[in-house]
This record gives sequence, structure tokens and C-alpha cells, in this order.
Amino acid sequence: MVRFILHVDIDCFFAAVVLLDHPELKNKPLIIGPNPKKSNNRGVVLTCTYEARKFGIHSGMPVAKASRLCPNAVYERCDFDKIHEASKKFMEILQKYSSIFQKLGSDEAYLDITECVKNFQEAEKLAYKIKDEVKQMINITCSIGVSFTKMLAKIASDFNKPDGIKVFTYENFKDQLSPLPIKRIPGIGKKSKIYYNKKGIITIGDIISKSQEEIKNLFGKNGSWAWIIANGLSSDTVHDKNTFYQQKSISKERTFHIDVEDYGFIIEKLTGLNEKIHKSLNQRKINYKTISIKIRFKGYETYNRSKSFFTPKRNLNLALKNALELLEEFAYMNKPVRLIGLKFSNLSSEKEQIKKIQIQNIQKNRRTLRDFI
DNA sequence: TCTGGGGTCCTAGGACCC
DNA sequence: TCTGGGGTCCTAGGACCC
Repeated sequence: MVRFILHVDIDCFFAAVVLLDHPELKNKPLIIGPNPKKSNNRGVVLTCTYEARKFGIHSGMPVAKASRLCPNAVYERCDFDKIHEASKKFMEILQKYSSIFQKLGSDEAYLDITECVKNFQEAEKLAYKIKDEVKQMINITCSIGVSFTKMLAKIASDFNKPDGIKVFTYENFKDQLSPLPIKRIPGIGKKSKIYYNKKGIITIGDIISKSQEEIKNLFGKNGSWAWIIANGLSSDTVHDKNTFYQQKSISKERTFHIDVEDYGFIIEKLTGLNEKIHKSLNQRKINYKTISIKIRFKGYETYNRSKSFFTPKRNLNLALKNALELLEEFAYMNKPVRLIGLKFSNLSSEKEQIKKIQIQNIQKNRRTLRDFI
């Protein structure tokens, strides 16, 4: 079946929101993240403008490195309330164009517009209309990919960034994709890229030119997935906004400004993280079965420790007691600590739990009945 | 060079059960 | 005495995404 899917992605979202309040910074290399002079050289770039990208700066880069690449860059923190507000407006605009809408993070979304257009010309026209409305309503530019699978639409939106539109049709997509490096396939990152390159796969064209069997033998499940995307065969649908989504984990972690050796301080931080997470868990009536701590020492040496309960729990003091027990293993190492984190997983909402117990009871009754017969 | 914070998914070994 | 095969759960680590 022919499908028309859009992937809409705001250009340098956090930086764009900061520029709304600071128009004087337009056309300057702007970095959203901690100022290395004030943060003891710690922290990373959240995002940056295209002027900063010209210097080789990108999100995730340590600010210490960014400041060497571009000593004159401007650093700004972002206001998360304003980010949230802009994101909400953006999503509202998109949803006017199709009810089959899937949000991805705060600044991008998929739209299935199969019901609204007849061909790719019309789909492209609609993409321009959306882009114009976003610009008009929130004064922010976005890039849009138009294609017939979600993954192709996503690759396309990256093609003419910033403020661009790209259409991959059934006829042109292989020619368009072939010269692109394989890292452009979502899911192929730094490590996979090196592995693929070692085996002679450099471009998406190198994947397309081989059979699925060949790629699968070389790269396993991940390779098979990449092959399906590159050949335009992925069939994943745009999730309806009503689709039930169950979050898998909730976590919080903090990197200290300086490495810490005082375990009293670390316990205090862990207690704080636990309280914050439980506040949110209580509001949403979510229980957990697994609790994990994460500890990172000076030198980036990182460990996770976890334990699971038999039944779902939500108990502040019990969680803290278990977290501290998990921490004990590390307490006597006398190594400076860089980060402490706390995570709850194996989540279940109370409603679901009741349903689960009901199903179990039905099954138990059936079994009893069967044994009886 | 120095590496945030919030997530998801995958792999792999071991325990345990049938 | 030596030890199958499948399934599920737990734990730890790692890649990747925004």
C-alpha cells in the first residue's frame, strides 16, 4: 500500500528558543550548555547554531573542546519552561494536519498523511505549508522529510537541514540514499560505523548493492535491520496519539562539579534523587520491581548495580535502604566519585497491576477446572 | 579532548524450572 | 555418572537516540 509520511524536525531547537529572547545573538556562534569558564571545564554542548557548527562543534561535545575550536562562542543556558511551551505549540500545529501523529522527544514528530494527499507533489506542498505555519506561529524553522516509510522520512529530513524539505519517492530514493554514509541510518552510530567500514561498507549504497542474506551474515540482526531501511522496506507505522505507551524506566543522575570523596555527600545526593523520583512516581501511581544505582568514578569508570523485588513496590524508605545497600560495595574504595544515579524499572501502573492479577486469577481458575475434569 | 541527562533496546551469562 | 533443550527472569554492560 502506498503511504505518505512526514518527519518534521526543528532546527537546533534549544538554540532557536534562546534566540527568540536574544535576537542580538543571531548569526553568532551560539552554544547551549555550561560556560566552560564557569563550569570548571565540565559539561557538554546540548545543541548549537549552524554558525557554531561551522567550527566543528556539535551536540554532545565536551564544552572544553568546543571552547578550543571556537574561543569566541557565546554560551547560554536554556529556560526549560520556554522549551516546553514552544514544543507544545509546535506539536499542536502538526496535529492539525493529521490525527496519525507520533511525537519523538520535544522537537520532532512523524505524521502519516496518506489520507490527506494523492501523490508526492501534494505531500511536498503540504510539507511547505506546515513549515510556513511553524515559522509564522512560533518564529522557528524546521526541516521536513517526505517519504513512504518512517525511516526514509527521517533520513530525508536531515538531507536539506536547516530550513529545508526533501522528498524521497519510490523512484528516486535509492539514487538519493546511495552516496550517503551509513551513519545516516538511524541506529548506526559511531561504533557500528567503524565495524561496517572495516568490512568495506562505507555508504548506504554498499548496503543496497548486497543481498539481505549477505548483510545479515556479516552484521547479524542489526545489519538485517539496516538493509530493510536502506531498501525502503521498513513497515513500522506512525503510532496514533491514542496508542497506549508504557514507560519502561524512570531515572535521575547528577554529575558533580568536582569529584567527591565524601560518602556522606553522596548519600545526601542519592537521598535527594530518590525523593524527586518518588514524587513523580506517586503522582503517576507507578510502581517498580527493580531498583538500580549508577556510580561513575574519576576517570569515567562506571558501574551499575541493581536488585529486584518479587512484587511491585513504591516505598520511599525501602527504596533508599536498598539503594544504600547497593552503594555499600563502592563505599570503601576511596576513589573520587564523579556521578551518582538512581533508576527504577520494571514499571507497572496500579490499573495495569489489577488487570494482571485478574487475568492470573482467570487462568488459575481455568487450570483448576481442567485438573478437576 | 573529555565525556550531560533522560531514555530505549540488545547481548550474554547464570539461575532455575519443566 | 554425566548432563538435553526450551523458556523465563535477573544482572551487568554497552550502543544509540534526542
